Amino acid sequence: MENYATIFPSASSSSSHHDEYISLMNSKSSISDDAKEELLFQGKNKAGFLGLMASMETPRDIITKKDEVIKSCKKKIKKPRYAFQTRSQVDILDDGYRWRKYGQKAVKNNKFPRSYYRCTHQGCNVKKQVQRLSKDEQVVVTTYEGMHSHPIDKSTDNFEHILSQMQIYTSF
DNA sequence: CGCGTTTGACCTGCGC
DNA sequence: GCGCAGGTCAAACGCG
Repeated sequence: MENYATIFPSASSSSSHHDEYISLMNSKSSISDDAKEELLFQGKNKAGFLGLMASMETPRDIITKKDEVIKSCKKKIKKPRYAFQTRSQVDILDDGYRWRKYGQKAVKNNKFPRSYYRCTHQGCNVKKQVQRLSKDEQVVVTTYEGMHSHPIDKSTDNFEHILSQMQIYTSF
């Protein structure tokens, strides 16, 4: 977990990955339709990253009972999600939060499995999926769902750089 | 012992 | 209704 290739040149420390980049909404990518939809939604609204964060509150945050969750799913409440692609040799982007893996599934038309993570912070329902593209195995798609309601668990000096870079990349 | 990962089973939605 | 695909659960396991 310590030696990972970061997605931002300014934050890369251990090795030289100069070809790493972040890109939002690559229309020819094979990411999930839901993720595409969210990205399209973001594109339409020309929202920056922080704007997205602010709009990420989900009714599910306050729902704890399983049957209520099921009910909410039946009502087709779409949970806000946002995804981005990174070119990296590792799957896990250490964003400063602590994640626990709770599942892994083989994805159709993709030789790489998709991993499911949940934030381990008490009361924090944020989830993320990490998936590598089979057509370009250098590309990792990370889909976040929900919004952290707590500070970052790990003190990461680089994280501020990451956030500022995200704003740069997503505000066009 | 506590925490995180692995993995097969289970559940749900959707298309036919 | 059936089968498939995606998403989640939870027991077993590994590791520090």
